[in-house]
Amino acid sequence: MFRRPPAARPRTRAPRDPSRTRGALLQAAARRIHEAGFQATDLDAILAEAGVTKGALYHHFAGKDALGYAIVDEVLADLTREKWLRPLAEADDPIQALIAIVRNSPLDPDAIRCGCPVNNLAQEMSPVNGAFRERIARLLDAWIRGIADALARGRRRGFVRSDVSPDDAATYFVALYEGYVSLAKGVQDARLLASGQAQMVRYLESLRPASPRGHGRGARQAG
Amino acid sequence: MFRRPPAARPRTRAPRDPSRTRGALLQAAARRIHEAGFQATDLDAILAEAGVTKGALYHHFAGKDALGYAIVDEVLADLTREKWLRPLAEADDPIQALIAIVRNSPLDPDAIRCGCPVNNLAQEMSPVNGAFRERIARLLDAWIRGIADALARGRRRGFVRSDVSPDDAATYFVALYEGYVSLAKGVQDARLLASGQAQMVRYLESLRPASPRGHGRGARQAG
DNA sequence: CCTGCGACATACTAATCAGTATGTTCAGGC
DNA sequence: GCCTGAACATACTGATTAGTATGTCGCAGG
Repeated sequence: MFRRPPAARPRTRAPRDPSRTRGALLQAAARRIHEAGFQATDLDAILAEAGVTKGALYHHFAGKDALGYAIVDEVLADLTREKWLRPLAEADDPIQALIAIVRNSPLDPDAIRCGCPVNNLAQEMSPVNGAFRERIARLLDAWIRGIADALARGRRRGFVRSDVSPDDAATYFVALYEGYVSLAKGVQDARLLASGQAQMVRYLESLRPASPRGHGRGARQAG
Repeated sequence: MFRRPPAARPRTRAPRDPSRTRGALLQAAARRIHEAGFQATDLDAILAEAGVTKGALYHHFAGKDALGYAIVDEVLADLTREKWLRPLAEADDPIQALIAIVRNSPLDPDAIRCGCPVNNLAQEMSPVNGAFRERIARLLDAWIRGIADALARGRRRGFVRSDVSPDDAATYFVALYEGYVSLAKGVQDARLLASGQAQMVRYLESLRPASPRGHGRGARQAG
């Protein structure tokens, strides 16, 4: 036997970084849960993908449920903020911003297969777990409210018809979006979601004032 | 020890009726799965609710998966037929029929909590099980096609605007419906679904010809 | 340089649950 | 009346998997 060097483990085994470990755990868990669902995802798969062991998981989280709660509160909340709330908050014209988001939504097979992570978790966990239900409800509410607020601001600025209810329109749009994503996942057909995007754009454009006639940017027909 | 009478078991233990047993199994399983999901439902709960034992289940079905397939092909297909396809096939005016279905959809807490059984199973099982995926896709396709066919017939008879695409409108409507049901389940609020029903009715009415002006039944404003 | 605690790793436990093996009952054909 | 197979019932097995117990490592403070 050779005398093994003091650091026998893989070279420079990455200096301790608790917050990085915690983040890797959250990201890995979110990925697997997005693909297979919360209950069907076993901890070992998460640990393998995160590259840590069970000790690390139970050091950072009280259990599988707590990990799930953190995913809702942190990962999914961040995704929602980055994809929806921030672009809407920064845009002048909410309709234009929403259309851009819809058009940029992915249509690749993985996206079709996995659907919307928020909706997935909501459908699976809301009926059976009160803690999940509350957190998911908060998240969905923030999502809808963010759109509603943007529509209300846009209405004041003349980008949105004055007879649309921001709350109703925001809820309607989110329902339509989630519905198309769910349907495309159910029938496993990207074309359905592609046509759905076109329909969503049509709906959004129907919220515009009839004919502002020279409101600066000419609403040119998108190809 | 007393000599026990020949029939010691509960009185008249119901004569053997295989198809009834099979049906009880299917109904019990469908109920539990609707409430808790397929993977989270354990066989013992199904057996308890059906009032039979594991031997009966494995006599009628090859396993848990086969039971799930049968639920899609039989229970959910029947539900879809009875709630959507038959009323649509029997109605002259598809829009009126769809509005009636929407208005009659339940709003009680259980319905809000559990959502749509078809969509639930689709979201849970489509990404992880090919056999489920195919069956669910067939079911969703039949549902959408049934609405599309009814809209096409209604268009020929003047009940539907001639510039609407039956396929697109049917898909749009189903997405909207599933989306509202999912959202209401996610935020656990019946009011959201109630307002959603009103919005769905609005959409359906927007499919009517501009002003048929005396088409027999006057389209009176619903209260 | 030692020490104590945070940050992990490893090995084990315990419970759940789908599936199976085997036994029992019933109903109809002969 | 018996006999065979369908229609169940019961008890068990095996595998998966969340959670735990315990050990080790490394950095910070004294």
